[in-house]
Amino acid sequence: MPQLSREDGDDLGASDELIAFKDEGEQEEKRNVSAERDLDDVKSSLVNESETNSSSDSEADRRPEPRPGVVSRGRQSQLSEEALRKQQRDGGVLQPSPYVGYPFFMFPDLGNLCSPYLANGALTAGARTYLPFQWPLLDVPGRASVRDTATPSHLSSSVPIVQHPHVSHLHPLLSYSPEAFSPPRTSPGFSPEAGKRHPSGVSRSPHASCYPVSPGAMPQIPHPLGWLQGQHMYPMAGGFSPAALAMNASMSRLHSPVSRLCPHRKATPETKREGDEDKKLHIKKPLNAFMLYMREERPKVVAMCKVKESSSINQILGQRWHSLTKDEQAKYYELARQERLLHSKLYPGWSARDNYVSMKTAHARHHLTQPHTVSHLTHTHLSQASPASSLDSPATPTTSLASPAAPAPTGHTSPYPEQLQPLSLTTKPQRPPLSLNRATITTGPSTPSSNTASSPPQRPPPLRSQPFLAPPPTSSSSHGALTQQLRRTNQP
DNA sequence: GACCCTTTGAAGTGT
DNA sequence: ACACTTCAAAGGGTC
Repeated sequence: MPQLSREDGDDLGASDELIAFKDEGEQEEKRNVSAERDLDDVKSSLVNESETNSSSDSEADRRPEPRPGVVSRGRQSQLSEEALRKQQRDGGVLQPSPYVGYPFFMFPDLGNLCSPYLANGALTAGARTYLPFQWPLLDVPGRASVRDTATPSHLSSSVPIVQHPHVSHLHPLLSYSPEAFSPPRTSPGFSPEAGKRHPSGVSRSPHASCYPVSPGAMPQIPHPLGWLQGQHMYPMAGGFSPAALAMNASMSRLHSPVSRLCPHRKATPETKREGDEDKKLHIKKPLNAFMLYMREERPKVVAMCKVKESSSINQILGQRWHSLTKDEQAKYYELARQERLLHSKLYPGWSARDNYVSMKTAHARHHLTQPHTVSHLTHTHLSQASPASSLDSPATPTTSLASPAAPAPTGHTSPYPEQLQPLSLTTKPQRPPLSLNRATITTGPSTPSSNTASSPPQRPPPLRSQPFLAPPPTSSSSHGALTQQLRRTNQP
């Protein structure tokens, strides 16, 4: 990973920033100047953070290579412990943690990870509000209870349950929010109702993204607070010892061989059998900024529109997302960043690849049947997935080939408020050609995607499909819709 | 009951 | 480096 200093950190993703959103109007652009500066700072802080992360979190741990089971699990634990010790030596424990808003997941090392972000005052106006106001403090067993969160050093010895001033809308956004622990709900991963809708067995509840832990694989650890009992989470609340983190690392290793075999594939008898295991072990991706925004805004839009169909709601939400100011969006990018950070801490060995379905199974199958060509990818896959499961049918949907976007609804009374018309009912500028995507519209030196990943991006022009507009059969159709349709069309 | 649709963003894969 | 693909949430609709 390139070493980027704070000074040049703004180059990170800077290319994106050169693209202004012209539809916002000049006034708003002026208003956003300061916000952009904040975003710059956020991005720089992300650079620093990534740097710190890579150095302190033993990047090698996250590399997919040593995935195979027990042996690497032991190593993972060892490395995680070492990383933690190192950070504690380096004084990371004393750093203020931006995770004060996220109770029960106070990682000492996270403070170190994020400290530049807070220390330099580079938060956006929205993000700055993460600075704590007090909730009741939660004493952590084995740690001194300090009732004062006024100084950062206290953060290391207790778990302050600090609620964000935006608590009404922010904590529901985070997967680790107090709300996610509310008593009536059980952990989505092993709720009896889990998997009711989703093949992966993961509940679609609003809190579904609380990362589950298999109850079989992990003893249930009662939370110090009674209302948390019954929640099967990694035992972060019980103390953030290296051992605890290492166990998490081990846990995530445990997931590898099974969970990488597809939560979403179609249910064949074989996949069903394995699906039972997947239900317990599947670790979901952390939510991105837009997903967090959707989770927050969906109820409002639903209430306003009297429409529950998610595809329509999502269209509206997509529009609204683009109409947000950079400042407002920055809030969600920041949340998403923290989600990713937290996720990476909870599941050090997890990779988004673990949840991939069709590509890897297709590859595995291909190379099982034609073992003479083994790419590095399939090599990895084959070494990690059992042959039987690798032969599972691909999970990609087999669908009708022509299900283009729904026809434009004509002559019906719109259930949408005027300002919330879905795209088909409003005059939205036609999306740019397919080739004009995120990568190509950027100017200046391109940056690695991994670097730009968490930067609050400049809002690109809408790239996705024009809903309800019958897409032309060829090039001008949207990226997502087109590729998905092509994909489906190519399915057997 | 499983999957589709629809959105944006993150991250993985392939060339 | 870049293009492409998959998945994350949601819930009504479809088969």
